[in-house]
Amino acid sequence: MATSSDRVYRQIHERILSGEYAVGARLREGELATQFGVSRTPVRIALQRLVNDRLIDFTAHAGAIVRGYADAEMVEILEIRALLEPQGARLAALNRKQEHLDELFDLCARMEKLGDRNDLDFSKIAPLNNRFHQVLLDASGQRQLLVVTTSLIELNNVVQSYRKFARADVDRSFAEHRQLAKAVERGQSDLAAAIMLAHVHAALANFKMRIGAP
Amino acid sequence: MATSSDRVYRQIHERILSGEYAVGARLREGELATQFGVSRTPVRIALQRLVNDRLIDFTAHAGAIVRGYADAEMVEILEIRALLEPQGARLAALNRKQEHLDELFDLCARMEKLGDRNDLDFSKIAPLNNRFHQVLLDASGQRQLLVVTTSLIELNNVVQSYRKFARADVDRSFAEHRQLAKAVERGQSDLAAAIMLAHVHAALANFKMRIGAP
DNA sequence: TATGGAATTATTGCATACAATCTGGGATAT
DNA sequence: ATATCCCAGATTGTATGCAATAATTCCATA
Repeated sequence: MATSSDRVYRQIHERILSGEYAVGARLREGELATQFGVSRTPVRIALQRLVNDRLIDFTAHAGAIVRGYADAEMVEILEIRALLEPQGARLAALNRKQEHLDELFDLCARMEKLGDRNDLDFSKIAPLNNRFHQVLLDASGQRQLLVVTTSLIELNNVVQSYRKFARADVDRSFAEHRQLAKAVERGQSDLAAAIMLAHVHAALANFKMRIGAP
Repeated sequence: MATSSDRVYRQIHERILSGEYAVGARLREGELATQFGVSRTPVRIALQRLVNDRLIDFTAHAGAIVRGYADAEMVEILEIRALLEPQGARLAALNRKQEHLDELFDLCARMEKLGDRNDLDFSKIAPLNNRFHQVLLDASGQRQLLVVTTSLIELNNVVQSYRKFARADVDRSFAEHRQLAKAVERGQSDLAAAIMLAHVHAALANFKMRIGAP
């Protein structure tokens, strides 16, 4: 699609994920329309789509604001991922094609390269991490699983604090990614599922520790 | 909200779930606008929301058609429910409030009453069944789990054939509902999770048998 | 000074008009 | 006869104007 509303949607979407539009920020139709050089009509369509991505809150006559997620909600989302993604990894090991493996290993290499730097740039790492998980779900051949889980993965990007990991955690996470890719390559479905479960639970434990949860 | 787009959305939504707008049916903005006595503008907003419910397919310049789900996709959806709903039942047993119990038992009674008739009216049973599962998820206190899973439950209603069960299956299903409600009432979280797992897997096996899957 | 309310302003909701695009049929050339 | 191109109708995409609603400010009053 090359429609205006689609361009506007993607732009706003990206700006929310990048943090340019911060949580709580008001998104006025008129402002956005002027900014993107279109009328309010395509902006309205774009905003409606963002509601369904659960990236903005929209109430009639009151407008749209960038939606935030409380720590507890982020925990819930990670717990759901802990239920879904191991199954995705298991099926990926059984159904993956060569193109999936190529992209998975490529993503591993790129993330590791970014991880070698002294200052970790999470704004660059996060999209690669997301993509890794999405490719794995795509490789599972389960389209519904891909759709449902992808939206959850994106939401984890909204909370900026989630991106901040200690060096050791990043190294461990990248190592798990590579183990996952290898298990999937070799068709070791149980192993892949187990690694993914540990991987998500590690992120969960990490997040809980950061927010000082019980 | 009392906006026109909201009314239109709910009406179309209901008509799709009820089967009045069949799978594959083209939804023209102009037709709908005339039919509901509004302009195309609120209709477009409503259609956009239905896209995000994954109830219609929408491609630019080509319009909207009621989306169908292939048997394999429906299996995928049930498999996802088999991952999520047991966890919902487990937490419901721990977090449920009295109002949840009241509604669960009420729904059981109403379903059983409908089940006593000689001719099973699935158009009446299905909404109660859906509601039962939703209340259980609501009782879990996990808002994200509720949102994610509810959309999946609704999709199972799109396929009409899914509604057709044999008498024995209906009786078994209702019995499981009541066992679930009791387990939740007593706070037996493991039991509730186990019953739910069996419940969804029974629906899954049933569906696979109907479509003649391996 | 604090408070309540009314008017004003800003913003969203809807309708209409027009532009862009797709679809289908028929004419024409091979 | 068949394939291709083009045009007309239909449908969606966008812009704009106006109505409806919510937020804000300012003034009157306690």
